[in-house]
Amino acid sequence: MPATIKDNTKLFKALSDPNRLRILKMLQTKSLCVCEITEVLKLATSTVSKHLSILRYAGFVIEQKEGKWVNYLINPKPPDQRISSVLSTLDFWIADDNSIISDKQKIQNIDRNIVCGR
Amino acid sequence: MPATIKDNTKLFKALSDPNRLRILKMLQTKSLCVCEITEVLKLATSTVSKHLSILRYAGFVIEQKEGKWVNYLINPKPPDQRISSVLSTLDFWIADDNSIISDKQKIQNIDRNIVCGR
DNA sequence: CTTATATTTCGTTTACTAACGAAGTGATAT
DNA sequence: ATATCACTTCGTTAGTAAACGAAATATAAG
Repeated sequence: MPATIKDNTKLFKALSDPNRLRILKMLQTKSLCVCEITEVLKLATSTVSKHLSILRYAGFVIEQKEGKWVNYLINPKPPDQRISSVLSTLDFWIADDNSIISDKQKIQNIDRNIVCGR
Repeated sequence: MPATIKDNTKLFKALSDPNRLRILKMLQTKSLCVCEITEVLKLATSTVSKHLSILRYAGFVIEQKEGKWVNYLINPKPPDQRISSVLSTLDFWIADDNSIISDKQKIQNIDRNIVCGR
């Protein structure tokens, strides 16, 4: 099966949004559910869900259902060598800008039972 | 100087357009002027010029004036390690899809003195 | 110096993407 | 069963990006 134009751009499109980069860097620290990410990014739940579906479709993350929660995590078996390469050297590709540093601090003290459900 | 959000996305945004990927892969073979690229991509000259300015701003290419022509080439001294990494393994990051294979054939037989000026 | 050629910049239209809230789905808790 | 919580999907709006042609700039040629 030959490569397509879409294959070539999909990877980069997924990485072209600052909120998606923030999500990837957060998931590097630990897996998170949608409402935890929503709390940190201060976006609508539906927006975060959409970002996650784009990251998932591109192959960067996978989802794991856990009761009423859906946990997202860095894909341990990426479908593409380029994705593996980016994920294994994420700090090289995505620098720790101010928002990312701030995000990392926030997810330390987050408890989904408190943050979610309000 | 700390990294900014824009720094993080600029690289990937530049690589998010199929025509810009085609340009990079063409320049990998040889340096080209705007009207040669225009001929291959079948776009308006102004559109190609814009794509090249985006690639230049991101650090992927540089320009060299040669009389009435402006030659574009892969940046031999990229300002960013990530750019260097992408450029040195361009075939890993950008697969040879049908359009790219076709482009490479076309630029073999192109003569700017014939193609430009009509 | 005027004309022609190569390219860039500008203004506009069109297409895409991100954001939101509302409605729908599925699981848990009462 | 019904209500609640987490999430997704849908429809809409707003902002962004790509495309074009026309006008401006710069260099080469006559």
